[in-house]
Amino acid sequence: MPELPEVETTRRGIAPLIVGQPIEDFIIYHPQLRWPVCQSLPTRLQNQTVQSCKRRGKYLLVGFDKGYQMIHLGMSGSLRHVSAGQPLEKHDHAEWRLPGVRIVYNDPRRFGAILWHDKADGPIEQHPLLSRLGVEPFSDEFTVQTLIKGFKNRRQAVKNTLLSGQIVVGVGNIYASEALFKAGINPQAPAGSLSAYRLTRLHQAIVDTLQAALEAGGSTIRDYLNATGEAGAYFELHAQVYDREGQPCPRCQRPIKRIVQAQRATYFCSHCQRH
DNA sequence: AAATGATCCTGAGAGC
DNA sequence: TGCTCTCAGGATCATT
Repeated sequence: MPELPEVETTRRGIAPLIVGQPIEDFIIYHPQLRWPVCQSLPTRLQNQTVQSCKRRGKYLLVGFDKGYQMIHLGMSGSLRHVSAGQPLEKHDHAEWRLPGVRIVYNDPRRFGAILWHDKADGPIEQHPLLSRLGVEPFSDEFTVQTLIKGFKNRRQAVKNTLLSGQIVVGVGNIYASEALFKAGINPQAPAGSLSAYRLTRLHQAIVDTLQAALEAGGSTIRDYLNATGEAGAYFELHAQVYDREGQPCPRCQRPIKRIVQAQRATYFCSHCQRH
């Protein structure tokens, strides 16, 4: 499941291959993703030079003169760099061809998306899918104050607030459990109930957790491939609580609990993580 | 307004 | 072995 570190790893993998190069062909094999891939995109992109390859939250933003391709990997999406003549695989839905380079979008569960944002419709930051996102966790904008202000008066469970991406982006289901464990905070605690001290710990835990995953090359559960088609490092092997129901807490040895919050599995230690 | 629930989809794993 | 069933998960949209 691509979370922010996986998306960033993908971005770093493909950016050097595509920036400054013209799109010779953009081919849609199967437009049925979360939203249908716009059928006029191949024509629109042909001979357009890739100006940039950025990321906002979990969206990859491939910049052109006239707009951006917005790519989301959903739950099971990946981009891989394939060589000429290499056959397609199951669930390959689209392909970019640049001089000497083929990038293929694969997504078994098709929760991902490939969209077009035209510059004529305004700055990319104001796109409806991006405009309400929280701050980037690796930017200077993300401080303890971000959490203090963002969580204020929220009665929602802190795990759900983190997952919403409205305060800080990039904390998906796996890393939410991990960061809260690291910070010693019960995932069910109302976001607005946490002291400044505890939010200081949470801020540090989020940065540390995402940074560690990024350095590991992006975590994965089972079906993530990085930009070169290599399997990512298996971060969950290093997970302290995620997917470890019943196993001993690394800190106190009591069994880790699994609960469901907003229809998502949460793993935590009820002894080490307090309200 | 804020919070929760349904929903898209496929593959893996469990259970029979 | 093979069938059926459940579950996982990001993020939007609908509903309470």
